[in-house]
Amino acid sequence: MPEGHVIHRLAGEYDAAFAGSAVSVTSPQGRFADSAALLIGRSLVDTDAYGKHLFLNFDDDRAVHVHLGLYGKVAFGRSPAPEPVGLVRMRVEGNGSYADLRGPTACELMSQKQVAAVIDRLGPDPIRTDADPERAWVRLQTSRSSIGSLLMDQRTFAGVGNIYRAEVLFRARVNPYRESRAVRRKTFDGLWDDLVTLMRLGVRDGRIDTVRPEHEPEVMGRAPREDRHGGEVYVYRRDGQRCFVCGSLVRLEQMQGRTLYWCPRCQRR
DNA sequence: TAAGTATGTTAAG
DNA sequence: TTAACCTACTTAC
Repeated sequence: MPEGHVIHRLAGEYDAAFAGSAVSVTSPQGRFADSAALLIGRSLVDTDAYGKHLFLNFDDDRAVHVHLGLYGKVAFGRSPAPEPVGLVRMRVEGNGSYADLRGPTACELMSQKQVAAVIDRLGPDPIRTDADPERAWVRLQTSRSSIGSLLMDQRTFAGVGNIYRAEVLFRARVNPYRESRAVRRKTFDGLWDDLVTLMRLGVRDGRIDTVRPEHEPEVMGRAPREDRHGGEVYVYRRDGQRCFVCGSLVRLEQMQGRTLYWCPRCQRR
């Protein structure tokens, strides 16, 4: 379930379990075996999360770069680690814990120089305290894309995915098809602040909740529900259902190969 | 048992 | 713009 908040959470979990410890890194599945062998005897120094990218830093100036993609997952547990279940790309063990990584798009050993190059391609990450929203603002101003498509563009906003895109636009009542250049500064500031709020909440809670107190089920007289992704939201994957705010039917459409959800009434053009 | 689906990215055309 | 890829789970037959 990987938008940026999941990656920051994972960084914290890897950190808590292994930072400062000698670890054994293996690849039961085999696809990371050659790199894992190069890490024999190394300690995991600390971790970093930038957008949807996770870095496990080792004490030899190298890092394991992990990107979960659409399906990747990590399972943590206490030692002794059981026989690997399914295809475990990378298992980290040490300090009384283990962590199994399955299904990532990327799991590769790289130098800190290569790490810097990866980070260099990313826009500001609302979860990070060192993020500079001006960089995102400049891209909005100079692009001809829609705001909906730029929110998914990792060079513009790092860590934002399909759920946060849909929800933040809904909360700001912005139509996803609006040209990014036409977005006013005040609207952008509101979107950015909301991303910061929602995504940091996501890190804290491990789920995405975006429904404001005044629209909560008990206030609106509807049954509480947990969406399939684990939280409660306004529009993401609620196509064909009634908008919590105005009662219109939530819509779905493809935007550059990804499914976009929005309320045609609350988010009028 | 097979097909479909998913919070993503990249490379090919 | 399309297809391919990584895996596990749900739904259809």
